[in-house]
Amino acid sequence: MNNNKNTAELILDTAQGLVQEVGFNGFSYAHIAEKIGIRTASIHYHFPNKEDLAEALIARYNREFVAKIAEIDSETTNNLDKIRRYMMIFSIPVDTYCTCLSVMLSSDLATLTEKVREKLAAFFTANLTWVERVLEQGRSEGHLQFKGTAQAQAHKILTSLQGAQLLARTFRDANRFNMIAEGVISALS
Amino acid sequence: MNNNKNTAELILDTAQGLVQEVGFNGFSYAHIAEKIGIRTASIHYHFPNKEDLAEALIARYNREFVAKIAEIDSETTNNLDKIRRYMMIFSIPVDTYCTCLSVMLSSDLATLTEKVREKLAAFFTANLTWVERVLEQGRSEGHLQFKGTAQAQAHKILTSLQGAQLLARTFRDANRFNMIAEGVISALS
DNA sequence: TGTATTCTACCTTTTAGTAGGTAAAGAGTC
DNA sequence: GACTCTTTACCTACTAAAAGGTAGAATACA
Repeated sequence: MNNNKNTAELILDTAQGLVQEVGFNGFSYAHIAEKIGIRTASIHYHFPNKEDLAEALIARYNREFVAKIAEIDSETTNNLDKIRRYMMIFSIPVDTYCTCLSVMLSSDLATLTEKVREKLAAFFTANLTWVERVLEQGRSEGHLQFKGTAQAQAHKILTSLQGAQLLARTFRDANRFNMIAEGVISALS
Repeated sequence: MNNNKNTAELILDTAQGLVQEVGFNGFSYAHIAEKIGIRTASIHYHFPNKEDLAEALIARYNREFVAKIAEIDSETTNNLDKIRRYMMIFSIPVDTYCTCLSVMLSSDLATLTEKVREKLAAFFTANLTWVERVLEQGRSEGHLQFKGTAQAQAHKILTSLQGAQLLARTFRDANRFNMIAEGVISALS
């Protein structure tokens, strides 16, 4: 029960890195096993099949996201700063020319189960509701401005960040991401 | 030489559909072969290996894109209409909850060759330069407005359309895409 | 006749997974 | 404290199927 958690987490860490690099269909249990120096059978012990692994990955990702936005909320009240810090979450994978887990799973969606699709949709909903709330609050307090509904604006922000990751990776140029992120900020202020 | 072209095109059509649905690592030659009623060896005759297929796909995609924007340019001079028609290209795969070839290949980039990456980057550059030019022209003529450089704005438009496809597919809801597309248009006018 | 295209029949490697064994750690009993 | 008994976590060894590809024969076309 105690060492269990360590190996399982190690498997998830490695798997997440692989998904973000090569996609869910671009690696096998053998790749994970080799990276962490165990046998594939040991991975099957923790995650009987690859779908279990996908579910565990998105569940953990969701938990971590909720913790991160809670941290942002607790550390700043400035809504523009909140958006800035939110966008920084998306900039982390860009440095290694990867994309975040959710973008990769979205691409591979057709080969995953309905349960994974639902959890992924729930993750995006959590993103959108939070951004929407921050935008609405920022506008009502007068230091954020944008046209249209907060909902449409939140959708635009989330999707440009997702696309920005893909573009930066294709051009192998993190500046492409930064240009878009700065564009989002300057449009709001 | 004459029927060759037909089979090769049929293979490309089928492969493109599969890439857009399940990604480049989500299907095999056997899937293509079964769909069009030939043997896998016949596919190897036209495209010796899967990388050749990837290159042919992106090359054809690029050619078709160039033709499409030439058509748009020839049929309208209104720059907002041009953007509207450009965005319609992206909305086509959304109806079947797919994403365009370039988004899928971007995701699978790490498992593809450098040549494919370069061709994909060239495709995005063609997109960006065209959108940028339309935006610049529209602003100077006074019927388009946006903050910052046309370059940054073009990046934002392209990436939100890419992300919008992923989001619409995950939610299985084409309206998510439409909401974003309308947001782009209303922000410009 | 010759060339282009497609086929059958292989092959090797990888993938995803199962069966069953083992060493170590804990819990309960005497 | 030594004795089982069970659980946990990992292993070896195996399997069936699929992926990616080759060699060479058969067929169609010009």
